[in-house]
Amino acid sequence: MKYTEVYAVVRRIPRGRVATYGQVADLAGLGRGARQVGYALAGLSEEQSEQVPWHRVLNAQGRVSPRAEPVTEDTQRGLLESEGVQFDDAGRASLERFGWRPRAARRQ
DNA sequence: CCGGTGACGCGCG
DNA sequence: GCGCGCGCCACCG
Repeated sequence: MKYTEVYAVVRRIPRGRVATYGQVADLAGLGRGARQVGYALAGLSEEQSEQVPWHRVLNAQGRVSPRAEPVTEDTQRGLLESEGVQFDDAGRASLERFGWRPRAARRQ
């Protein structure tokens, strides 16, 4: 696969926490390649999905990013809620409360 | 090569 | 706090 680094970063996101596309891009060394992160996750096969917690990645506003197929958005939100992440009336999760804050020094 | 297209982000008003 | 416009960047026809 092509985006190994991206998947490696996403695998580090703990259950019940979320990261943003920009954050993942940065940690994966893609700089301002936030869009590439979305592209990488969109290309995950079903098998890979079981090993990469793609649902823990939200946009900078703490919202599930809109897709071509809206049903997958519900799936993502459902998975997050099942692990404790809460969404407000506007469909936003507080990055303040649920955002993943890895420590650079200890790499997590 | 060129232009269109995203699971994006940020600065402005 | 919100929408909008624009910048970004890999992909694809």
